[in-house]
Parts: sequence; structure tokens; C-alpha cells
Amino acid sequence: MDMNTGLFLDNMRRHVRLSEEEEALVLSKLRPVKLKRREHLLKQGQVARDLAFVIEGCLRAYALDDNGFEHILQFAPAGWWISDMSSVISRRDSLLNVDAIKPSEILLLSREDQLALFDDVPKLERYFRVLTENGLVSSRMRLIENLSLTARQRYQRFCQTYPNLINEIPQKYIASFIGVTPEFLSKIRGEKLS
Amino acid sequence: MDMNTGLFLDNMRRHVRLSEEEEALVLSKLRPVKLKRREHLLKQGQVARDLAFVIEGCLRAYALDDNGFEHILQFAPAGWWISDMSSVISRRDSLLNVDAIKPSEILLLSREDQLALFDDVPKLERYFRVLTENGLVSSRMRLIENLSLTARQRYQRFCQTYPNLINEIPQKYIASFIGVTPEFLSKIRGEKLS
DNA sequence: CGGATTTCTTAATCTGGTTCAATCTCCGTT
DNA sequence: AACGGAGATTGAACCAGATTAAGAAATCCG
Repeated sequence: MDMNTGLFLDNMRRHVRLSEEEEALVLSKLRPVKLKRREHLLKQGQVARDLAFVIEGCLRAYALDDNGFEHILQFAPAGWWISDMSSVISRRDSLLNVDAIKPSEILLLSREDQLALFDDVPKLERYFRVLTENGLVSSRMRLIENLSLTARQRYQRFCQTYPNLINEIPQKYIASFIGVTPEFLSKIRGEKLS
Repeated sequence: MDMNTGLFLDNMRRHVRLSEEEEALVLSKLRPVKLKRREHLLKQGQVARDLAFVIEGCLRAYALDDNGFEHILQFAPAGWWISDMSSVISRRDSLLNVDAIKPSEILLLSREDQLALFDDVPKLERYFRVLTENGLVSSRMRLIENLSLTARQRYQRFCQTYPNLINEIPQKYIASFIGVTPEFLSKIRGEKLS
């Protein structure tokens, strides 16, 4: 099985310039995997060992609260990394679940291989530092928005930020992402047509 | 003016081991500053150029929404880094304000010097990558909690997580951090005594 | 010390968003 | 075509937390 690594290389080259040997070394650590819709990459209670880069499809990371409600923290369409960094870093049980919203193709990189690569290909550390910095920025941004915007405003913001996703994924996932019930999102959407 | 760098060195040594020369180089880039209560280190609309390490006192980072309400994103007591990473990284105008909750002593490191140090002292990149990873983890954790816990539960969690801060800072800042009005936090606290 | 300014509390009222339950609309299966 | 099953919509009752207002307590600072 040959990997479709084009999207990944594009992404990495946008941040760091590696030699051919270095790129080959990095690629040698990536393991291609296919997921069916709803198939899980990670369930809470497991220790997350892998980071996943999405080649095609779309994954989500979500937390399950005491009442059984899902809260989606991140969508990962093609070209994005996803996993539970918290678990990967601390090696503790994950609080998050990661599954495929639609049939997907991904590349896995284990934390072990990642750390080894940081020693062998020092520039790679920069790539991941930048990704982590960006993740931090967007996580903070969402926190600000959740604290300061109304549900309507959060929905508008979502439409601006992820215009492609809106027609691609079930609406209840969007509700879960912006932090309202599917019923209330339906009402919000109803208003806008008047 | 001699700097009190002990706390900083402790902190850094807990993550990476540098030679004496490297440590000296890092220290040479740190600029000590004192802040009075309420004095700002950063105001929204400015580009944040510095990261701040708190030696003594306590700072906060907060966003101001359209209605003039403050939303505190982070407290930084002694031993913590603070700034608006989003602005530092992107060099765009900051959306956050950073000021001192109490008289404080801090060390500043400019982004410019930081990036130069990454080239001269490669191991330093690891120190900051780890800090950024940890920041990402805690930012995510807060997002989960804001989406899935009630105000009461968020307050309990705050008490567990920052037991020292509770008696150190005005209660209205805690309300702003957990995302409720000061009036409602007061009510919650009243309940627990019964 | 004493006056001013911040901060905290209490209580009445209001509201954005939830809950629950019923109905409707698409699919994908056989 | 008929049958489920998942998702979307709608409406009515309900609730956690916001808002407003006013007074009490704490803290700051000359």
C-alpha cells in the first residue's frame, strides 16, 4: 500500500525545509490507516500514543460529560493534525474520544517516533512547536468566544471560520461544537431566513 | 539592579540542562521590570513583543468584550509565564490585556531574543515547546470544563486547582475566570456554608 | 485617623438557552 | 414500495444564571 503523502509534505514544507534524507526519515515513521464513518481512533480511558494527520475525510475530538453529552473540541478535515495532546504528552488516560465523521484516510505518527525524530531532525521540532503554538492560539480564541459571545454570534463565527464544513457534516455536530443543543441551533437557523 | 533569577533557573532546569555559558546567554536577554497593582504590561491593540516570567506577585491576561466586560483567561502567579502568545506569534494586534493584580516583579524576554536563542541554544526550543504544550493542555481542559460543567462545579474545580489564589486575589477576578458574574459567585459561595 | 473608592452581599426580576415530547424529512435497506 | 432509523424541526414548560439596584463591608491612601 503506497501512502498518499503529498498533502503532508506540502504542509510540512510550508513550515520547515528538510533535506531529502530527512524527509524520507520522517515519512518512514508515518503509518497509513483508513477509518470508516464512526470508527474510533481513540477512546477515553486509553493512553493516546499517536498523532494523526488527516489526508482525506474528517475526524473529530470530543469529550463525554457525566450526563452522556458529547462536547466537540476540534474538527480535523484534510490537512489537519488531531489527537488528544494532553494524553500524548502526559501519558495519562485520555479524556477525549476521536472518531471519523466520514470515511477517512489518515497518517499516524507515534509520540515515541516523534520524540526520536526531534533528536534526529532538529528542525522538525520547530514544525511541531509552531503547530502547537497555533493550536494554543485557536484554543484560546475559542475560550474567549465561549465566554463573551452569544450562541447566535458563535454560530455566525463558525460559519465564517469553517465555511466548508457547514454543508459537509451533520448539524448536530456543529451544535455540539459551538456549545448549544441541536434544538436551539435549529431555532437560530430558522430565525435567519426571515 | 541585580535580578532575582533563581526562580527562573529552577523552572528552566526542571525541563532542560544547559551549560553555564548557555544559561548566562539566556539570562543576558532577560530584562527585569517591576509593576504596580493595575499597571499594564500589554493593552489590546498593541503588538505583544515580550513574554513575561513572574518572579513575585501575580498578573492576569483578560479580554474585553463589546459590552465592556472582562474575561480572564489566565492567572500568572510566581513561577509562571504570561503574555498574549497569539499576538507574539502572529505579530498582529493583541486582543488581550495583561496587567498586575498585585505589585509584581517580572522578567521580560522579547520574541526576537527568544527566536535568536532558539538558534544559539537549541535545547531552549524544547523548554518552550513543553511550556506551550502544557499551555495547550490547560487551555483545552478549560474549554471542556466550560462546556460541560455548571458554574458551581467550575468554582469547585477552581478551588482545587488554585488553592493558593483563592485568598490572594479579589473574588470578582475568580468570577471572571470561571465565567460568571460576581453576584452569582457570591451566591454560590453563600450556599456552601449551610 | 477618616473619607473615598472598591469589593462583596442580598434580593427581586428577567431571559437565553434547555428539556421533553411530538412530528417531519431524508436516506439507505430489503 | 415499504420499512426503519438517524437527523431536523417545532412548541410549551422550565431553569440556571444575568441584570438591576441598593446597602454593607473591606481596603486603600492621604
